[in-house]
Amino acid sequence: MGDRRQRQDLGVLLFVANRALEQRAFDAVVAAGITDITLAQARVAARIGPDGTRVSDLAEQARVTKQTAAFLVEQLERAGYVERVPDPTDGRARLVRLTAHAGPVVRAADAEVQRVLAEWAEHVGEERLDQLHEILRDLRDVTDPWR
Amino acid sequence: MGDRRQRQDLGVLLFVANRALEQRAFDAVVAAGITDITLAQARVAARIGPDGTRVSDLAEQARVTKQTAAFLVEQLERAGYVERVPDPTDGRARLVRLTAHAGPVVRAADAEVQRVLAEWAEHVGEERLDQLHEILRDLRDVTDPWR
DNA sequence: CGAGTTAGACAGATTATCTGTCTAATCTGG
DNA sequence: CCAGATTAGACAGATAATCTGTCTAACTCG
Repeated sequence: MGDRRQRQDLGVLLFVANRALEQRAFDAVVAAGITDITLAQARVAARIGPDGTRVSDLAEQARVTKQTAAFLVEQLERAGYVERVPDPTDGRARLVRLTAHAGPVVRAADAEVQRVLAEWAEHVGEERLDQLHEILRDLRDVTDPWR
Repeated sequence: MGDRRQRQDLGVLLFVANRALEQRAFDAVVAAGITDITLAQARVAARIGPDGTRVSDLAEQARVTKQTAAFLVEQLERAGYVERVPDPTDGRARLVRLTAHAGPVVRAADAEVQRVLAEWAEHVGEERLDQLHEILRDLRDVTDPWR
């Protein structure tokens, strides 16, 4: 018994962990002197793939509407962090890509994520952090209908 | 090698899992006919304890400012889902409590969370779902400076 | 080719969120 | 027990994020 009740807070735990990581990464970007970007913009930018990603896909992955994603991409474009190029495989679509100007942002964020993960591993052990990763990866089949 | 790169997406995995659970719970509430509540409001409401919780604490737990939390609580109060009573132990504070009117919402959400967790257990196994819970709980020491 | 679908743009409205300031109540050290 | 520091929350104002709805151009498939 108690099992059910205990698990009720899994949502909170997921939220807290996610938010802590996100906040640390964002704070590191700000600490690196980049202040013309917001958290919501960063969330979307973080999902841009190496070869560019469509606005629709960004919207799906960030769980916002196309309109919202398009709005945020527009801000990022205006600030010079991304560019939109025609998708050669689909005349309707445009690929959003990171520009060279985004390099420092990406590096600052990635470095901080590494640091946070190191702290987490320090706290719960490498092995269990790996387990966490694996379980969540498996869970993705159920939690992420899209990809 | 590869280890680092692999783990980079832990943030995404946490996000996806959290969002899936949250969305399912919220959709269930809407499906139960409760449509005068928003996701942001529900997020705050979900953190109200059985004996009431202060706005400041709700703000901390939901990771928003006091002002934002107060605003959302105000909407909830207006819709009759919560009430604010003076905190007997602190003259400055007021406790936000769920009203009887919130009962159906809580039940609908809780029931759906149970269902989702059952699906997750189905997919990755009871044991691993327990592991996930434990690891995240341990991690909370590091990810949740407050509580 | 034609019906249905998809990508994204455009317009308009609402909601969520923040910074800043203020008052009242509480806590703390002398 | 008082003065300064802190905390809870209210109030005001501004901005950012997000949604629903509609439209056009481009793709897909039978």
